Amino acid sequence: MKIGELSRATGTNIETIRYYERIGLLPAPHRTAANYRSYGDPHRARLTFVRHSRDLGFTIEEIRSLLDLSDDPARDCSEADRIASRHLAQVEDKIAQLTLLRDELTRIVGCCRGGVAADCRVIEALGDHGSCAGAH
Amino acid sequence: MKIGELSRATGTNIETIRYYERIGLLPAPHRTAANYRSYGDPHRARLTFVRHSRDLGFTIEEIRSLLDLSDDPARDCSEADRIASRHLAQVEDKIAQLTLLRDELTRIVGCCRGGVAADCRVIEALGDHGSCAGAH
DNA sequence: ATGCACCCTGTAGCAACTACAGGGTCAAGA
DNA sequence: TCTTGACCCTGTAGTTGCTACAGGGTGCAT
Ligand SMILES: [Zn+2]
Ligand SMILES: [Zn+2]
Ligand SMILES: [Zn+2]
Ligand SMILES: [Zn+2]
Repeated sequence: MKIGELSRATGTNIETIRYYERIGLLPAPHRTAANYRSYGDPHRARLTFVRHSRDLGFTIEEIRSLLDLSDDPARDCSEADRIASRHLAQVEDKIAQLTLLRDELTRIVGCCRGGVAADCRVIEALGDHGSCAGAH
Repeated sequence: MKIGELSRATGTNIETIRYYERIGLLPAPHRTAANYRSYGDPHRARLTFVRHSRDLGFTIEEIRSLLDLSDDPARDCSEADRIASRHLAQVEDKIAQLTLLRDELTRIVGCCRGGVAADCRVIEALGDHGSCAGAH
């Protein structure tokens, strides 16, 4: 399959596929006589894995480790579990942090009663963390 | 005040202050005879505004608009409200999206029973969105 | 005079792509 | 046969918001 087909099959931008090859996340495929990349099913499966992991928020380096692991089926899988658990913890941290942010923003946005910039409570609140309710 | 003092006063990296000047977010300050930057209180207030807004997640371009607005005290403040409301909506979207992610990751992480990579449910789940419970 | 803390400019690096510029290849239609 | 258009190639530069040098100058104390 040519790169355009792989792109459509996996919902991945062509430039992104070439980028993944360049950084060594995907193996270089065979080339046709015209120097076109030619992919098979294992390539498609690997790219699907990468895209799904990216959609779940894993970094490229985490995905690299996960792929190394799945390339070596006899290895103990605890590292995969560790990577995923750590990522889950990071997502939870991020949610907590954004929730604080949301509360503070809700408070700030609610302060505006209209009028000129000189009297705007929103602009005032942005210049003064002292008026914030919580840490963020 | 020299750049080091401004840095300490606002909790901003020196390189970041110079970066803000370079991109036109902070005005170029006066220079001493030795070509050192020399800041006054208005600079400090402006940088405080910028840092607080960044801490609240506003982009540089949003902050630029907000500063433009506060530089022109007679203008109607509805744009500030619009920018802040839109940002709040984005934060809420992000929270919703991360919550879906968290649920999916919790499910995936819980699948691992230990063993070898070939049998790992975590690795399997990462390669197959079909096994996901929701959209993400 | 020499050490040290501080300041300057300019450039390059990070993550994870994305967007060209400038070219080659190939099948179908006029 | 010629040409149009869709596809492919490489290589480089842009995005966001910083951060980290390299290589130099300044100012004060010992
Ligand atoms: Zn207002
Ligand atoms: Zn605050
Ligand atoms: Zn496992
Ligand atoms: Zn999924």
